[in-house]
This record gives sequence, structure tokens and C-alpha cells, in this order.
Amino acid sequence: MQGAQSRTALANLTGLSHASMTAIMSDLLNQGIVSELVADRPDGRARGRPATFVNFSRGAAHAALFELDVNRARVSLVDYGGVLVDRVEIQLTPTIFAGLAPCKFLSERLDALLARTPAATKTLRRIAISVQGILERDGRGLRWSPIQHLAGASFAAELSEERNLPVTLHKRGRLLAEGTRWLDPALHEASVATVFVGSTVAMGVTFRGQIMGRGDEGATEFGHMNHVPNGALCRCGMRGCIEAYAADYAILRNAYSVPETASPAPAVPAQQYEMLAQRAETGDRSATHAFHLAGRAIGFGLSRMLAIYDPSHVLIVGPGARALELMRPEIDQAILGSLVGSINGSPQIVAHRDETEPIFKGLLMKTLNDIDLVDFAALPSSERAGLES
Amino acid sequence: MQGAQSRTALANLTGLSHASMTAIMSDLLNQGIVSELVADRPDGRARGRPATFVNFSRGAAHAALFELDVNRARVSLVDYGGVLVDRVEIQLTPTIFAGLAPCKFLSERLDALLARTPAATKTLRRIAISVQGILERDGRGLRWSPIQHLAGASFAAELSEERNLPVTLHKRGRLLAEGTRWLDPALHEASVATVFVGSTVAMGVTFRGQIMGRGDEGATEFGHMNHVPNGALCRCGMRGCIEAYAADYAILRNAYSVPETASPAPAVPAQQYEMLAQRAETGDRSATHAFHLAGRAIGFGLSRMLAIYDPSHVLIVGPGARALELMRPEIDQAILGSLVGSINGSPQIVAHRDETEPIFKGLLMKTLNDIDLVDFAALPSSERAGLES
DNA sequence: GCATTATTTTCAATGCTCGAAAAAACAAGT
DNA sequence: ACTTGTTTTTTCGAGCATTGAAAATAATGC
Repeated sequence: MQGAQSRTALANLTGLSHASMTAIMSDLLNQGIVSELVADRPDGRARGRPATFVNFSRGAAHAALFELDVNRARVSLVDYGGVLVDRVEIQLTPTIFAGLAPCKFLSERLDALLARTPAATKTLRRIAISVQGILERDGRGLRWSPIQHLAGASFAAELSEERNLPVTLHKRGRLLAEGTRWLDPALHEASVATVFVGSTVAMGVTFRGQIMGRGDEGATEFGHMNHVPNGALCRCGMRGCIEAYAADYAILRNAYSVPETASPAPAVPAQQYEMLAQRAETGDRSATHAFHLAGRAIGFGLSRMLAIYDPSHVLIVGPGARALELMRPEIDQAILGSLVGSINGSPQIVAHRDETEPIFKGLLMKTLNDIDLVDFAALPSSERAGLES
Repeated sequence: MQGAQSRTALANLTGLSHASMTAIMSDLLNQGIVSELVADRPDGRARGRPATFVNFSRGAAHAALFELDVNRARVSLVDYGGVLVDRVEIQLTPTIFAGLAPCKFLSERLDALLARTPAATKTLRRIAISVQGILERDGRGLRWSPIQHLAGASFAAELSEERNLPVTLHKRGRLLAEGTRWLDPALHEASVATVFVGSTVAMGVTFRGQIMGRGDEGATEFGHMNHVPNGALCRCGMRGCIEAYAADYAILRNAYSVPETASPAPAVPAQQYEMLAQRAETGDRSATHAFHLAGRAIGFGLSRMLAIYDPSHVLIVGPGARALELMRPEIDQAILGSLVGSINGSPQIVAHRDETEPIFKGLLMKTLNDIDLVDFAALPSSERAGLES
């Protein structure tokens, strides 16, 4: 659901009767979870009783959303209506968490935000953090992360203790899947594999609108699926991962014919990646070759995934989406060389430039949903039927 | 649920109250779907009112279950209680369906069974067929199959027309997953990857008790996941599939140093496979090597699957289960060489010798469930709550 | 002011589920 | 034979979400 809707529209949307909708909404109104507003009707129809829209009460709750990336952090304050209230963006250096406890870093940013919007302090209900890496089985800690000095520290638990608020950790790949689900209505109930290609390679998958993936994490380790046994050295320390051929550092390495066993660069500037893509587009042999190797790794990875899971859509997001056309021939070739690819054909693979939007949207929707299901869970279940979908 | 249960036991099992159970059961009794029988109490407790067990009425329906394999066909007549009434087994030659329409073959076997149990003719409600290969998206046809001359023929539709009964096609890998779920109570709600290794390589997966896999099929194409680009020739015509290294014909090919681009043998006798395993166990170098190559292929396949899906159990079934120990070192090595393997460790991989049992059990349970959900679906939904789990 | 139109609410009925109490069916002790 | 204890099963009244149909509401168009 997005934005304000009339009760009638909600009834059609959820399949419930008008009678039920009235009952549910009057409950939610009493609880202050939703509020009414007069509808302005932009459409021609002006006859009949005007609809009164209901929407989530923006002030009912707030959430702080952290997006931690290899070279960037972003903190957003959002309200229960899903509206972005305030946002701060910080460049990160690879060594930042060596000298600064992650919990402290997060706490200070949060204070800065709350200082600018004091009203949100009382209604702040949740803190959610997007991270890259492998989460603990219980989702409370981080086992491994490409963000240096971040894994191991139990910053989520510490922050939760300090603020006396629930703090949740989310794998970025999962949010990618959650976000694309919400951003494009056509994908909301589809089976989608969303592949991030950039500083890392990650994938989130949905099956008929449900987030899937390794266990509870709800994401895959696609970037660290083996591509070539004993192959190129990956940032994770293993060899032959897809990421070690398709991430920005791998393309850099291959474009300059650095041995593939050389240590990966800790971070690759965006303009350098862009320059390599341009060189490849203008025919530079070694740059082209690097992108071909990347396409081949992604293609075989997708082909292997297709043996297990059959998405209706494949989305490539992130900086690598810009270079999809450079990689596409190799991707297609790898997929068509497999049984399922040859029989069912290659799935539609489309690029979607901006990756920050789906990650933020995913984090937002997941967190609002958590507020509904966990924090407001005292209500009987039926009253939540209208909130979903 | 298995077999007869008292109402009290069912109430505990389903979480419903005794009152609801009485209401539901009296409905089902009236409809003739379940029947009562006096309980013999083998346990010590002899006090109190004796329980009257309820069970599915065996005579309420019958189903014919076909299991089609590369070299064998099996037809079973089962009743609504899940009891095997009659069974016929037929050896198949690779050319049988070249001269005989599959529909005719199935029809004649079914007539033979019904002639011996005429009472089942009236109550026969469903025909279900287990096949190997790739189904059409709608599940009504077969796009490709290792069983020669079977794909393409719309025998399921023809048989359905002829008998005026629903005929369903099931991918064998899916039934494998369904069957293991039912055979071991510990696996019923677990996340399991069941891998068949034998004349082909196939895999069915469950996630928390739900059958998963490529779309509706509910099975994977694990055997045709690429292992080595441009590698050994597979029966499917592609190159480098896992099956082309780990199926019986591949082991035969590698053990005798036949070039891996040589055409796969159409069928490998069981005793020849057994002999190769014995030779490997007694130290024969080329036989050992062949099983090592197979283990490596399966290991990398599992490692790649683990990047996407995270089962709590991995079961190896079929003839290849007998040779698991020959392959295990290579499997473990491949898994531990990946990021998830190194962090989470290798999942428990266990062998389960007999594969016919899970396939039959899966076909049986799926078909009985279809009878409940489709054929008996006129009943209000709540009456079916007790039948599940 | 009155007909028309669309949204929202009211109201009585339905259907599923439950807890508590009662009934049923048997074993064991007296 | 009768009572007591135990366990299963049924009955009964109540609760609750949901529904369809009808009524109420709030606008526009004439």
C-alpha cells in the first residue's frame, strides 16, 4: 500500500467487505495509528459522497535508518507515514572503525539527527541498520563484513541497550529484494532476483513476493558463490568467488593485468570505475576484457542459480548496472549454455541504475512493518489486515 | 499425520480445541471421508474412557501411482488410507516408447491393476505420474526427459481424456523432497536438500517443511547445473553439467578413461556400478579417480547452492549414496573452500540408501493431498484443518 | 429543492472457534 | 454390585471476525 486511500479502495484492495473496513479503521483511528484527511479528487469524478482518505498517522512513530556501506554511511529519520524527515550522509574511510567504536559512531549521528527534530525523540520506536556481510544465525550480530573492523563488535546490542529501543540488523541484499518489491508495482508479487554489482556483488531474491534466501537472512551469498575453483583472490579471503571477477576492484585488477592473486583494493573511486567503463565502450582491449570476465562470472553464477531457482525477472542494480551492456553477451552465452537456459531461454535481465533507492525503500518498509507487527502487536490480528499489501 | 489417531491426540496435534475437533470429525464422518475404529491400547494406560480412533476411510477413494524411470516402471494402486493395494513392476528398455505410445502403455498397466481389484474402479479418483526431466510451465506436459521418446507426447492429457480423471505429472526431484519430509519426522519441518545420485543427478529442496524449487515444479535442475564450462558431455546434450561427472554413466566413462566428450551410455546396469564402487574401495586408481571427480562435481554444486539456499540437512539418496564415503573428501573440500562453508561449516551430509521409498511416499502423500484439496474441496475449509500435518 | 451518485456506516446474521461443564466409558478398589 | 478415579468425547453458551443488505451521509447537477 502506498499513501492515503479511501476505505472503499482499501476494501477492494484487501478483499475485505466495507463493513469490516469501517470496523477496523475505527479501531485504528481510536488507537491513533491512522488518521483521516479530506480527499482532493484530481480525477474527473466529482459526483457522490467524497471519500475521506485514511493514512498512517505520521506522528505515531519514528524510526532511524542507518545504511552502512564500504565507503559511505547514511542516516535517515523517517516517520510512521514513511516520509523522510531528515537525512545525513557521511563519507567513510576504510579505517574509521579501527579507531571509533561502531556503536559510538551510530549513537552520535543519531543524536545529531534528533537534535534537529526534537519531537521525534519521544516517538522513536526503532533503529534499523543495513550492513553488508554475513549475519549471525540469530540476526543480532555480524560474522563477517567487507566493511573493515565492523564484524565482531556487537554494536547493535550495545545501541539497543543504550537507547532502550529495538535495534535490528539487515543484510543489504535482503533489503535490495524488499526494496525492488515496493518500488515497482509490477514486481511486487513477482519472482525477482535483484543483483547488486559494484564494490561488492550481492543478490536478494523474492519468490511470488516473498523474500527468500539463505535461512532467515533473506539474502544470498551470490557474490561469494564459487565461479572458478582456486581462481581469483576475493576480498573475503577465498578464491574464485564471483565477486573476485565482477566487483569494481576485480575489474580494476583485470583491466590493468594485475595478477588475479593480488590483494583486492580496499575501495575503488566511482570516477575510476566510470573511466574504465568508458574505455571499454570506446574499444580499449584490456578494459573490454575485464568487463567480459565480469560478465562471464555473473553469467555462470546466474546460470547456476537458474538450476535451483527460477525468477521471472533479473534486475542488475548499482554502479555495475551502467556497464550491463558490456557484460551482456557473456552473460547470455553462459546462460544459454545450460540445460534450463537452452530450454526456457534466458530470463529478462534489466538494469536499474540507482541502488540506493531500493536499499532505503527496503529498509524503510521492513522497519515500518516491524513496527506494525512487533511494536503494535498488542492489537488483535485482524486489525492489521488493512495495513499490508 | 500418520494412521489412526484419537480425537484428543488430533486436537493436541493441530492446536484446535476438543470441541472443534468433535464438530469437524462428525462432519467428516457424515461425508464418509473418515471412519472410526476401536482403539487397541498397546501402552500401559488402561484407565479412563477408551479412545475411539479416527482414520481416513480406506474405501473413500483410490489412486493409481506411476513411477517412470530410465530403466524401470512401477504402478501402484493405493487407497485413501494410504495403504498399498496392489503393485506391478516392469523393466523398461531405452526404446520402449519408440514403438508404443506412452498413453497406451500407462492405460494397459492400469487396466491390469484394476482387473485384479475391480472394487477400486468406481472409487479411482486420480492418476499421478512421477517422471524425470523438465516439465512445461503449466505442469501438464514434459519438455525434456532422459527417458527416451517420452518428452513431447502429451500422454497425461490423453490419459486424462480417456479415463475422465485428473492426471498429474510430478517431477521426480520434487517427490524426493516431499517423500523425505514424510519419512523422517525430524525432517518434516526442517530445511532439507535431498540429492539423488544414480542414473541421473537430481535434487529436491524443502524450506521449513515447504517444498521449494524452480517455480511450481518444486524441484531443481541440480544435475544440470554447470560444473565446468565447456566440460564433459551430458545426456542432456549440454556440456559440463554436474550429472556429466557424477551420474553412473559419467563414473563409468571416467573409470575407463573414455574421453569425456564421448556419448553417455544410455543405461548402466546396477551391478556394473556396484563393481566400480568395490574397485574404488579396494584402491583401484582409475575407479577412485572417477568417484573423486564425481565428489568434486557434487561438492562444488552444493557449495554453489549454499550461496543461495541454506539447508539444515543434506541427504544423498539412490545408488550413489552407497559411494558417498568415496566422494565425501572432495565434497567437503569444495564446500570448505567457499565463504559460507568456511564460516558456517559444512552441513551434515548423510546417505540414505533406498531412493524408491521416498519417491513413492512423496507421490502418495502429494496425491492424497490433491484428493483432499481438489476433489473434496466442496467442504468448508476448516474441515480440512485436521487432515494436514 | 430534488434526483443522482458514490462513500461510509449500521444492523442482524453467519460461521468458526473456544472454555467449561457434562456425559460417557472403562478400570480398580471396596 | 457399587463407588471412585481416570480419560475421552460431547454438549452448550459465548465470543469474535466477517459479511450482505439496507440505510445514512455528503456531495453534484438540474
